[in-house]
Amino acid sequence: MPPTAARADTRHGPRKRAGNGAVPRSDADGVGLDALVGHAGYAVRRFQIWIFQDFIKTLGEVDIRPTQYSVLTVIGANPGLSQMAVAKRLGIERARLVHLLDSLEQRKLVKRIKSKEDRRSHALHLTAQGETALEKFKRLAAEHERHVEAKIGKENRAQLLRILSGFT
Amino acid sequence: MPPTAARADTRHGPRKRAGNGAVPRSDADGVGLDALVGHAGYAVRRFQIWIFQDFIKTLGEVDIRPTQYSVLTVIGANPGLSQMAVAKRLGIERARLVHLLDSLEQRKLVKRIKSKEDRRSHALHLTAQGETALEKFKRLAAEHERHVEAKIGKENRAQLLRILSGFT
DNA sequence: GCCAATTGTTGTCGTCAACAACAATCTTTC
DNA sequence: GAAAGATTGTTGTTGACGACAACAATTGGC
Repeated sequence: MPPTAARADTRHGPRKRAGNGAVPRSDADGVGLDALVGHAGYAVRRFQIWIFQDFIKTLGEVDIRPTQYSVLTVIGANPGLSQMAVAKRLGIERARLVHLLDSLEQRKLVKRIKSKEDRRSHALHLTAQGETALEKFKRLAAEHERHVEAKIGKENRAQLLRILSGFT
Repeated sequence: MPPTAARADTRHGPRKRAGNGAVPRSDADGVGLDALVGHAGYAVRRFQIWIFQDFIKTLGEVDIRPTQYSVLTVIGANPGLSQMAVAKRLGIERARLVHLLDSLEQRKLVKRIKSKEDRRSHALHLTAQGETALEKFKRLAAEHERHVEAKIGKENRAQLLRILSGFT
């Protein structure tokens, strides 16, 4: 968020401090965030909203959302996985994956093949159409990643990936 | 990601590569993430899920969720703000803030006071009960923040806040 | 004074996490 | 080998959340 000229805000009452003598942090609108500054979760939430919106917009022409993209890449890199394995790997519930796969299967990008070894489970594969489509998705995702670099800087993006590598 | 011994996974079909000749990255389950590794959005999403779950658990005894906490701290640091100002500052919709405030007002933590200057808007204040409650919430939130430090390291957390400071 | 904009509110829609229940199917155990 | 328990995919519900659209009351520009 670039700094902007201060405008009149809609505050009604007088500015008052909570109790300690610290100077309140304020943004361009004059609204202080107080304890929120210094909370990793708040910064991460705001960043995640921005990054997802850019991803959705950048891959808007092919109508692929972040979760769909993650499912496709995992299946593409590991053909034959069961739904349970994909769900566990991506940290999504198997109940949620059912709907995701329903959608992707309708679009002829993925197919569920009944497993011979375990007749409860399905082996997941990309269709031929899904393979070529995924190549395009990856190009668009790379473009999105360049937007991230442009936003926070190449060095910072690399550091971010390093810091959070334990969560992937 | 440290290399780990591969275990038997639930894959049904044979491992196959997409198209390029790269070696697939794999986790402890032997399930490769392929293109997902190197995507900032994926790492951030996983981290955000972890951090929110820890926040919710750490503040579970007082039943305060991250968004509620952010609303309370902003009002506490800027008494008299209108709903519009709070919503804009936190990046939430004013329609969503209505329900959040309904809940917080029922719990006697916040009060809406009809403004004299602009009779469309409400001046938001913490109740006396809300002030003391927020102090406790802040202590618990600080405890949560120590969990984050323990998870990713003190240095990394500081770098993260620096990198993402533009989004708060 | 009139028209446009703003504020709070209500409502709908879609995404997503968290559960719970269920049938079909494996696996363990006796 | 049969009974008991666990797993897989599926369906459904609940609640938090973002995005939109409409509305009445009120304000401000002109």
